[in-house]
Amino acid sequence: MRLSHSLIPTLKETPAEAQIASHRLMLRAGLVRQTSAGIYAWLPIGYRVLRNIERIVREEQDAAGAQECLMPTIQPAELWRESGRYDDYGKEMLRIRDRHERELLYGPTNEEMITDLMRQSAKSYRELPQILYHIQWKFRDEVRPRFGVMRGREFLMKDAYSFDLDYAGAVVSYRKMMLAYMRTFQRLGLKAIPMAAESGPIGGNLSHEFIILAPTGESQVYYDSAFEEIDYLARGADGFRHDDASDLERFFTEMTTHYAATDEKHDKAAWEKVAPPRRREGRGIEVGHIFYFGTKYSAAMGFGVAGPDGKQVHPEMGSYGIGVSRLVGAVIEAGHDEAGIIWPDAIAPFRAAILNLKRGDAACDRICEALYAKLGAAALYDDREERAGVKFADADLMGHPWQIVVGPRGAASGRVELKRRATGERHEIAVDDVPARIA
RNA sequence: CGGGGCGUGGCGCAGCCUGGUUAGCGCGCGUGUUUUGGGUACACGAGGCCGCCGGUUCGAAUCCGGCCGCCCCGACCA
Repeated sequence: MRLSHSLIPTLKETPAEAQIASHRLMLRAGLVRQTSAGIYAWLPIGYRVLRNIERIVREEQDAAGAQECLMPTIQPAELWRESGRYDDYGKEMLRIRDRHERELLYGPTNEEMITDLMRQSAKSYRELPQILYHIQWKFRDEVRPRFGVMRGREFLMKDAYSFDLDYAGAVVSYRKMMLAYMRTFQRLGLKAIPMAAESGPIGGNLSHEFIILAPTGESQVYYDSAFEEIDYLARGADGFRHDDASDLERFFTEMTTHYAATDEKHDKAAWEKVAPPRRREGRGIEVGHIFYFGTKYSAAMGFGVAGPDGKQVHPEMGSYGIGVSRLVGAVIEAGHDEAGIIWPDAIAPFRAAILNLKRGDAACDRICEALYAKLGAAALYDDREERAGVKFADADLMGHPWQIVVGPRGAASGRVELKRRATGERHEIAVDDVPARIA
């Protein structure tokens, strides 16, 4: 994209309503704009980040064997009456009526709907297990939305639902999702820790929250430093496979033997048993939550399949959520400095910004255009008629992993400066070497 | 849902208490000159239903009432 003709409204000053770093930076870098309390429009570069996160989430769900589908945002009230949640859910559920006075709602989650869809077609245990997911907008009418997209009313969520014949199967599905989640967060450059959690309004008795560490997190967390060393992606033959029950068990054990808890589940006695040098305390942001809840919905909604003995069984279910839009804020909370955002390479809106320090200078223009043609969609070309300082400041603010600085000083001899945003390191290199260096 | 606060050009704010000229400042925006590797300087200029409705008054951004919107603290959530 050419910055001169893009809707990337960067701000020099911070809007008054933004209190925490991610919210301030998302507004200042032109990622989002608020349209109502807790509801945001995603502007071009913000939407690129959102899609990049979505892509990684999708890849890991697919790798775990989950099937992507897409359910509607608007749901009929009847389904929720079947589970009993239409009345239980309270004011957080946005209820609407259509022209025929039919009661509808904007879905805050999809257990009822997916159960309905499964019961319409799955009739035999032979069709299980299955995991389905979608990535879709949700609405929860929070009493007090805040912190920008971290706690919005409308938010993008990946929600998955598992169906198994029995408890043992459900546990395997649960572990699969836990593995997929840890891999997902690691790819996003986040250190996430699974912590035992209350199962909340969805019900059930096996539940973990995934917390990432950030000083501005909403809850106090306690954990064993062992979590700082675990690497789920790069461990070669010792790695975990989604389709191997013993791998999953080994993984689950590794995840759950070390101490980790949010303040509401904090167990002082267990904490005292952790060796003092290994104790870590901090603030955390919840970016995912997984639940096993057994037959709560399958029983309430009359979903049965024929078991091996021909008798009807209610499938054992679980649900698994990742706050995709919240992750944008969470990633910024975890990666920024005084000057702005520092995107992990995997989700940056652009791999590099090309800064033309002197538009109109023949050598600068020529080099920039050539680089832009070569890098294409990976690059944001700052072709504005602005002072160098403005371009440096905006590039730092937007947080592109690389900045390709093209100024008259080096351009004459075919050299540009390459700056790495995360470290601040700069090197002068030949123009031709740029694509390889930032690849 | 309890408590607190704020709505004045795109952004950040002053003015309001003590009603009275063309509603002001910084940034941003446009034009020109200048500067040219970290948010340059100067000049000129554009841009405002002072959140909305009603009331008081000769006169309301300012006082009163109602409504709407937004933010913060707490209780709750991906």
